[in-house]
Amino acid sequence: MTGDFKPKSEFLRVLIERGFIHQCSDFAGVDEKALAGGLTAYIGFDCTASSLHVGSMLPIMMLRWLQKTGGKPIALMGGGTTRVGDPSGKDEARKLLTVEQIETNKDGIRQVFDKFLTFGDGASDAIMIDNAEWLTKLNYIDFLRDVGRHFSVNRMMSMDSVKMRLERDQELSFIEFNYMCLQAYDFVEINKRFGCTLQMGGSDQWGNIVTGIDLGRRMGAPQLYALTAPLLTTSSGAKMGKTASGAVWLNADMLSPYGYWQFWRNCEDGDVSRFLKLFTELPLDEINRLGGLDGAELNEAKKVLANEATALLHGRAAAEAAAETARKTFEEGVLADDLPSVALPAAEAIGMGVLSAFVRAGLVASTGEARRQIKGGGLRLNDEPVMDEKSALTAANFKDGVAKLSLGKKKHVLLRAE
RNA sequence: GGGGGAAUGUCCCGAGCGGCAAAGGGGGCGGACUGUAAAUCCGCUGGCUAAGCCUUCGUAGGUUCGAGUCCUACUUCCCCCA
Repeated sequence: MTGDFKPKSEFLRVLIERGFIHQCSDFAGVDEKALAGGLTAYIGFDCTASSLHVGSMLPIMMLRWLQKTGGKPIALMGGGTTRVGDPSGKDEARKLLTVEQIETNKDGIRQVFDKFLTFGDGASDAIMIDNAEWLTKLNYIDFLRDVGRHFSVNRMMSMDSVKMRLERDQELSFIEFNYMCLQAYDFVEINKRFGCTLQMGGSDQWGNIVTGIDLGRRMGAPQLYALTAPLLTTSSGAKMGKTASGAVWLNADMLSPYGYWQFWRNCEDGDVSRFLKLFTELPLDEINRLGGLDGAELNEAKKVLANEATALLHGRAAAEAAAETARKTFEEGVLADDLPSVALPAAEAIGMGVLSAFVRAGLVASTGEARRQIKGGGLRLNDEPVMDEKSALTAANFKDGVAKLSLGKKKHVLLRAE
């Protein structure tokens, strides 16, 4: 997509080299801005959950690179748009989030940004803003007069996202239709307030961003630019960010650093060097060396990936601890102390049926599932396969008050009797 | 306004002459093989105090020994005519 464009700015050079770019409305234009210094760019984030997940890492890294190369990143929280509720889920009309929930979510998300960006009042300090600030103050009539008249329904109908829905006879509510207008307006408003001229986002945002550029032109804003990142899939085509145990959250209270480390460690072979470029800051020649490893040696590259990615999010110490836990658990088969653990009173723990023990550990959802897993040989107690579903935990199972319960080869939980 | 369809296992898609815990797929989980990878093969994929019991097919009633299946009303969605 970048063609043979030769960027002069460090910002674009890094993004292109590392594979962050899917499409850009005007490479030369963005390059010039970045070179002149003081390039300000923003990316919009949903605040429907109290944490972002790995899917958001790509845009976050783009903002980080922007800051590192001298630009000013803006993280836009969709507090205003979230308030309308996204009706794209087709069955039950999704519950609207309350203002307080949105605020709580913003706080959770803010914690992640603090780790990747430097916030403050300086020229290249990052800022976080919420579109509720201007969207909620909009007056419908004024909005129609000043902004709405610039939108052509004909054009909106021809946009891929809309066309697809119509072709498939899928619901497309008026609200959703209006999202485009609000998002486009955001761009213009942010330009007015912060002199921001570039919006970045996932490739699915292309249409919205370009609509914003168009609106800016009609409303007399300076030239605006769009830059999108590729949609991330694993090399076998699956969507990224979902794994075994659900979404890969960025906040530590929703997914431990160890779990996060494991996510990267378990990536597919074909993804390693791509991920190293996108999610770590290792120099490219180092990445090329790692990516060139063959077969089993590639596991070393995966460890580097896991270490670096985890260090960026949770800090170097947490990353090393996770690596150490993994090493003990997988390479030595020794019991590592900081595997995820569940504590319960000794009186209750000893004599507890294996089935409920695994349920308590959170490894299986029900005793029924535990039974099935036992039949399939998937449950282990202190590394010994559980054969009898009627057996119970004994004092002997707790070495130093700790019993290790495992589901499959990768998921381990320590049961602590206290 | 009139006429005709549709809603199924709490991840999704989808079959289902009145005997149904309900076909098949995708996804997910587990096992084997490996390298904590991919591919491949195999098993599982409502709950429980488990040879039994309980809860599930849009909602509420009804017919029946027995209803996902038939009847009535309602809700939501789609299509055709006006």
